[in-house]
Amino acid sequence: MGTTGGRRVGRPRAAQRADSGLEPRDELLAAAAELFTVRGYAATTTRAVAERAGMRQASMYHYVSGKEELLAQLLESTVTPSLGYARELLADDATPAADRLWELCRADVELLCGGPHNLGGLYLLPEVRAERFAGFRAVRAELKDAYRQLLAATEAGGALAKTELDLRTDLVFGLIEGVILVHRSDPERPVSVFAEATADAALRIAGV
Amino acid sequence: MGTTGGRRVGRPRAAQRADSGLEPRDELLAAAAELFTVRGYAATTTRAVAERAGMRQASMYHYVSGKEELLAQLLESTVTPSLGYARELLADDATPAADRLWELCRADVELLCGGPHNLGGLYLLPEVRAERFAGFRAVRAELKDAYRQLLAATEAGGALAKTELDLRTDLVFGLIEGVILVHRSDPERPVSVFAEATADAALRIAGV
DNA sequence: ATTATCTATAGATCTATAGATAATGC
DNA sequence: ATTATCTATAGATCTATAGATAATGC
Repeated sequence: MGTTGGRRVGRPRAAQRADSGLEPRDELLAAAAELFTVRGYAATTTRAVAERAGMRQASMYHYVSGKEELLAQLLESTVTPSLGYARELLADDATPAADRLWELCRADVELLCGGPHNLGGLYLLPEVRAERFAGFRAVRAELKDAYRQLLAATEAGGALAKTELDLRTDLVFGLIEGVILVHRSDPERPVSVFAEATADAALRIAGV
Repeated sequence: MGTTGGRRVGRPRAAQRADSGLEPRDELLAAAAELFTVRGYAATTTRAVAERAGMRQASMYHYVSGKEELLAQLLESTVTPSLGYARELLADDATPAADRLWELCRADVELLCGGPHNLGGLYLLPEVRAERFAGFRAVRAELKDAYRQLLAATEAGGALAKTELDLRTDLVFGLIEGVILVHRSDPERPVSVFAEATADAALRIAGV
């Protein structure tokens, strides 16, 4: 028997809706993703999240400790796939570094622009500086370091002094982040085209 | 007699502090700039803003209608100087377009990274989508259009089809915005160096 | 018996207004 | 008299807990 269809234990929900097929916790995450990106994190109430997920405000606490936990989870879920891919690319020493850097840029843009919400915008929340989100910040710093390493491994990058390398890394990383944020201004454009154009631009900045 | 020094009309403030030399409204704006960027807009209370400006919560309403007005003012003050400069550059047809584009990029980064707070981060607030901030959004769209026009006026840009031009504009504009946001990661680096490096990178993206 | 949900609510805010007060100006 | 501020507070939230309830499972 699958998770869907079978009668569920526990008191039925007050507002019956079509089964989303998601686990309650994932319904909450999906609701939070939409509301946090559209209305803003601080402006979104626990009631709004719970109700959009189809349950009453108090029921949310059965699954999560509060809004912060939802944010932490969403943040990590946006950066973890890119980091995993970055590690693969770092290990692949058969391919030229410039090609690997291009591919990381392309994949990163595609992942963040391809999703239904602008989760990249959450990176900039002031709340993210709190101790609570140190885990996310660490993962993100690792991703940035992967960019730096790939950049350093290119022909042009190998010749750079440390300050120069840091500067180029910031420029490339800044381009990726910025481009993800302005992307919503023209959501008609196919993401794949945009991602490739961004990767091309990143290599030009890198000086490759 | 100047504004400073002379005895001031009205009931004295409860919490006496050294005279900042600013008008009360500007004290509120300065307080809001710091708190909005550090703690976040929605997370900042009217009490926090007023108290940091040296007055009680209710007194703030003597000068502004609420938080929204402070945000609107701060947003416009960050983009207006760049737009003014962009217009000058657009009119200056004695200088090659590529040089003018470079200069706009440099000045834009310098303005937003040079200030004491990361006001550029406020652009991305979901609240900014509200009707209340249509004025700011219009000014910002005008600035982006100035980038597009300068890009189109370069030798490389003149040959581009409209979709290509839009794409390059997004890449350049995205770089500027993104770079402003990641800048805080290395605040030790001199802003002028960073601004010039970013302008160089922008021209490389533009294909000039 | 176990579970997922509900209803109800205490306690902690936060905003915006009403009305009082303590200065200077004339 | 005018002004800038203050104190006090009503009304509107919002969060997180306590305890009840309506399902399934055995």
